[in-house]
Amino acid sequence: MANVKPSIPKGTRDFTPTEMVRRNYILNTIRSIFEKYAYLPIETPSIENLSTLMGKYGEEGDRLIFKILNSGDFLANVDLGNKTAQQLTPLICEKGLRYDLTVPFARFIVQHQNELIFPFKRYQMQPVWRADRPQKGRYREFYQCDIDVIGSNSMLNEAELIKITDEVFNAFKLDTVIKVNNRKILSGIAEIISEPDKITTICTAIDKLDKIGREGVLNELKDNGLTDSSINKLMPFFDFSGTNEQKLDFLEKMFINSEIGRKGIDELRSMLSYVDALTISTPVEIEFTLARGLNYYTGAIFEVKCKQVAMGSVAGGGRYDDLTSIFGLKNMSGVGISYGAERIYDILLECDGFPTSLTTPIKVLFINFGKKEELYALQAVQQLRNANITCELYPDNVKIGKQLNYANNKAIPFVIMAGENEIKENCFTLKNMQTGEQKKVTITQLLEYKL
RNA sequence: GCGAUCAUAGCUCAGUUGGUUAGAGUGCCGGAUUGUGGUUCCGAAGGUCGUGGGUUCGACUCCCACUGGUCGCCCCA
Repeated sequence: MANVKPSIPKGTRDFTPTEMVRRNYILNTIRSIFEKYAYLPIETPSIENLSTLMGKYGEEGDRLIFKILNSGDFLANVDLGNKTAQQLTPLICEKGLRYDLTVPFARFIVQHQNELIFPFKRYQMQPVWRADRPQKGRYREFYQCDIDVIGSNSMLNEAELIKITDEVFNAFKLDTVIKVNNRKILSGIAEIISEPDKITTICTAIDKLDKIGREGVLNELKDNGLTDSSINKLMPFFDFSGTNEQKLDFLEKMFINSEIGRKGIDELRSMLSYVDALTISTPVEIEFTLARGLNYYTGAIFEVKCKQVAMGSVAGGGRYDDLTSIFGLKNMSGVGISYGAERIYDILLECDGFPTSLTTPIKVLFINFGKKEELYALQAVQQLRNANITCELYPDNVKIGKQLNYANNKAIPFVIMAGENEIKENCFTLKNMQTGEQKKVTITQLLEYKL
């Protein structure tokens, strides 16, 4: 067989044991917080019907969904004609890899509505796939940690998600800021500058404010057909700064003629009053220019940025009033937030934030001295394992130096040697690999020893 | 989908205006040291210089194409 050069697809990664220990630490930390707040786990398949996924993430999103070629003779009954790739895709692919966890969740809700208890609080930590061009902090396969409450309109849910976010990033000792806004405020802005139809354009443009600057945003708005007078009316929103309270007061004056805008203010006020009651240490800042690209958001929107490291957001979410209606279930408002496990990993790595205790879980290595000694060692191995001490016996009778080196490389703190002498005396030689100190102990002493 | 940049030993990287047999560090293997490692010393193995073409007496080096990595744009965790 020809030699195959080992490689994995662009934007995907292998994880070594060291990396997995750290990833599990992140996922376990997040999971335990989710569970403390009474969220329950679900899982959904990696692949969904393409009809479930398409059209939910905007045009760009559709392009970034990995599509799966139909099995068998996928060209049977397909008239190739002069079709473009886009026209051909739905004819030869009916499944795709999930793009996020929120849309499959909406599908799940509708499909299982009779078995679930509402309001339904769920968490879900699974990989998602995007056919994006990989770059810093961006992969084609990555884990999202989603948490959502569906079937409740209360702002208590928004506040709870903010509290959970606070707790999650405190657990990782990361210095973050939670940016909040409300889609209704953005609708209000679009309304009072008399461009209510251009809401999406306005959102995506002003979302880039801190990236391309004010000039860039203005140019983009102009390119997308906004009139100069509309853009002029938009200017005050960019300029205003102050406390959350000052921002809300400012908006209140601006929104005298916008009912939807005033609704947005009410929601934000209500949400923030709950937040105040929850004692949150992370700063929560209103930012009118926060928009977020996903077009299913209708109310609150959140985004979490890490102040220590320049990278995209580490979490994002919002309220969606109508996501389940495309699957046939109306009046089912939900709100959720998604934490990016990979980005948290990259940030912790960059700022040396992993706990030092995250080393190998292996406590003891038994040195292999030969056939007879193996059997002697194995009995002790069993007893240590029964006492819940992680240990292993080196499988081959090779030179001691090599076996000790193996312990060093795996950062195993203790080594046990049991050869002819020890068998005679019915004991074990326990060696501390850090200090080099070693002493003879009985099996009872071994089990009592703090390993 | 668009752009920039890079590709030499398992890993990190040198390699002169284009010139004989492509180097170092580290790791791996063996030995000094057959029941004692992380230090030291000695030795050995390891390369189609990303792939394919072109220029040249001669290419790791120059040119073109492709592939892959990284980083930006779009979009996003």
